Amino acid sequence: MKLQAHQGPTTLRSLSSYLKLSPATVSIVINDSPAAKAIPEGTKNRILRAAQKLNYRANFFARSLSLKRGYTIGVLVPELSEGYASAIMSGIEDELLKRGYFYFVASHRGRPDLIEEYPRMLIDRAVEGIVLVNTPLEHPLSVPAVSISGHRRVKGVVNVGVDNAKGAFLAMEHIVKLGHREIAFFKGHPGSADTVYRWKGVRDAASQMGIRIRPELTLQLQRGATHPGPSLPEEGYENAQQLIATGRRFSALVAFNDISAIGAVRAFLDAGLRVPQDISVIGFDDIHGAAYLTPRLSTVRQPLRRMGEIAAEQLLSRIVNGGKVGAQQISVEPELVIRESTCECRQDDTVMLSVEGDREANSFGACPEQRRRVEASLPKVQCRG
Amino acid sequence: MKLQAHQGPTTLRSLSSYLKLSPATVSIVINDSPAAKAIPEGTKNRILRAAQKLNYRANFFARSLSLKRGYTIGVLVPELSEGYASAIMSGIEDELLKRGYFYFVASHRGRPDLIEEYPRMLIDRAVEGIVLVNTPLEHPLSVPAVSISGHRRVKGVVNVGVDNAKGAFLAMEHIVKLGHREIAFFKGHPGSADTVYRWKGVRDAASQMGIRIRPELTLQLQRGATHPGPSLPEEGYENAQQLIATGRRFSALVAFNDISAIGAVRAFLDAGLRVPQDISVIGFDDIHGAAYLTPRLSTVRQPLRRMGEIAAEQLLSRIVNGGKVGAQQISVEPELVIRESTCECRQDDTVMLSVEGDREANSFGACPEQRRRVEASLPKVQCRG
DNA sequence: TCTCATTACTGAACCGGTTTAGGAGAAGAA
DNA sequence: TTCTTCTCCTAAACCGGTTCAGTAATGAGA
Repeated sequence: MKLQAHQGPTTLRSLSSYLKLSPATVSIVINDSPAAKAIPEGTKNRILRAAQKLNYRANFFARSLSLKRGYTIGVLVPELSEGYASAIMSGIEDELLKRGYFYFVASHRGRPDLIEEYPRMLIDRAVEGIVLVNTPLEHPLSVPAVSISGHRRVKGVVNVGVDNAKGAFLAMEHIVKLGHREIAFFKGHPGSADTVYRWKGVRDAASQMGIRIRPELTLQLQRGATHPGPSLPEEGYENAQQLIATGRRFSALVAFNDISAIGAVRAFLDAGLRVPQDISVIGFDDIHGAAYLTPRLSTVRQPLRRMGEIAAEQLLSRIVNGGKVGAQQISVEPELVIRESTCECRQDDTVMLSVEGDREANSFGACPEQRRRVEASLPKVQCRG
Repeated sequence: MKLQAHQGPTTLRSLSSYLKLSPATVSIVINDSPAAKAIPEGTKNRILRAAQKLNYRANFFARSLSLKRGYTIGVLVPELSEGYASAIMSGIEDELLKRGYFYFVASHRGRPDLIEEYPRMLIDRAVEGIVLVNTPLEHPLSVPAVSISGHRRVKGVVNVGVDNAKGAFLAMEHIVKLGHREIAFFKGHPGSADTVYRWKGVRDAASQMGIRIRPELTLQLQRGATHPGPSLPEEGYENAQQLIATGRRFSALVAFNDISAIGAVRAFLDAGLRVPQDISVIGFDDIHGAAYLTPRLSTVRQPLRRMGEIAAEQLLSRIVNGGKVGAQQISVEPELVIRESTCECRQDDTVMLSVEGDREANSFGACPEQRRRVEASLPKVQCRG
């Protein structure tokens, strides 16, 4: 009688009644479950063809309810519109989709209430795990979690981060090899793990290379107390102005990140100083756009995409292994990217910053000849356009 | 006997047996469904307290299966790691989370097979609607869809996009008001709707303002055939070199987008030309980072975040209204953003491009005095730092 | 005392899959 | 012929909610 009611999408039941088979059989064949060994090829094909013909698609909720799995994870980021989180997400996505997972994104914008609430909402949505990007975690979660550039070490949570010590070393080594001795520094925002480890790396490298770190030339970025929030170049701009105001000589700036480096470059230019001829500036991160600046920014690249991939891999393996943790911390290698904002220091050139420079001679090293000259003077370090 | 077995999370059944009530009653109270009017306050409180105490959380899949709704939508973007899509997503997210929705993201990287496959996968995941960002749609979908900067108009799909004609007009008006007459143009990639409408806007504005568009000074960005793919500044760089190679005079460039504008600025600088003093350059989009360049890029801002919000609003309203379409096209207002890459043209200054400029005099308008001078010379147009 | 309405709740179907234990029928063995 | 063994398939429980029709108990009204 009701063999084919008017119903909408094909269900397992409608498909099986069309085939004059039980739902069990059809389900078994369609999922190619172990029991399918007992079904002859002919029947299998008949089922598969009918499924195709009636465009049968298993209801996701019913399936997930039964399997108690939704193949979904949550990604919590501070801010989506910046390049940082989206580069990481891009890596996460690659790894996830490859394995049949999807992901929810939520951005908390540094708001503590949302940092508290979103993980709960995600878990209510039955995510099987959570990736925390640059986000502090207060309580342990009831699902596996992996953090990227985690602000604190939480028991049972794997942290994926760049090897900050190594990155800081690379930056310092580059600057020092170029002959710089009087170096200014931007430390990161207080309360972030990156700040601590990166700064330690700078100090270690400095002492190893015989460089003195002057407190007057060391400024801290101040945005936000426990959490960075969106970093802005303005911070770097103001800090650089402060640096200039000290009247102290320096020929290079090692900035905590690219954003502050960009602001600093701008401040130097506005003050009539040339970058890199008067002051070399090196950033950290290699954000999208660092290569388009004038001068193109020398920096230490964080392999953000790769970090996302690793985080996703880790999370998935913890999901299938029932949450067992391997390493607690996974470091990825930073990469020195030499562009145009750094060049060799002629020691005697180290500018006295209180002097108003000759503005007419302001030039950015953008002209090919100048660049060639700079490059030729650097025997070891490769200068890429 | 089995009042409280060892089970894991609290289910509706375990909660109701603990309360010695039926699951129906508990469900009614917890969801505050209409039938809850008939339940006395005392019982309600007892239920709510017990739910709290036992930390009851409704199983998402069971609930969705029953309601036939998952409060989830899908977002399809070409590329996540760029700033474009993530700015839009940020707006989408705002609107969605506010209304209790979450979203899946998938990026197809311009691959036709993925453009075909991902919508299906999303629909299999029971999304209630799809937002297509800058993505061509071949077949109509079985769920409501909204496109942003849609490449073609698909029946039943609302398209949200910037008013390209207006944006082009703003750019042209700005350039022409500054006195420029010999203007070069970058047209967008072929096959994109933005290209067509934006170019039409430029032509209309030009004819309205009595500006002649010279074919020799009009170049098309070439990446990808039917789809842009990730745009790169290299395209703009090469096009600008070509422009220079023509030997034709021009004092301004109106670029299709910021990325190509950035490349062009770089090419001009590398060729010993000053921006904006020798050539004014205006972009389109106002991508993240356009404000950090030297010179900071003048451009026409697309309110990407707002576009995301609107798309989400539209989609949700179509979901609740059962897919009825209101307007077929929604345009948002572009905004002229004047920074430093454009300045007034002194007609007689229009450079002869084949001449190798005086490189020592290369200067970028970065010095405050120069900027002041430029600003002072512009009576109508406000120059922002 | 009987009817009727109201109050406070419940039984059971339903959403649409998965899975396990088992059964009908045919073939082979005794 | 009867028992056993396969082969092929199914009944029914289950996942964990939502919801509708209905019912027992109480009180009011006639």
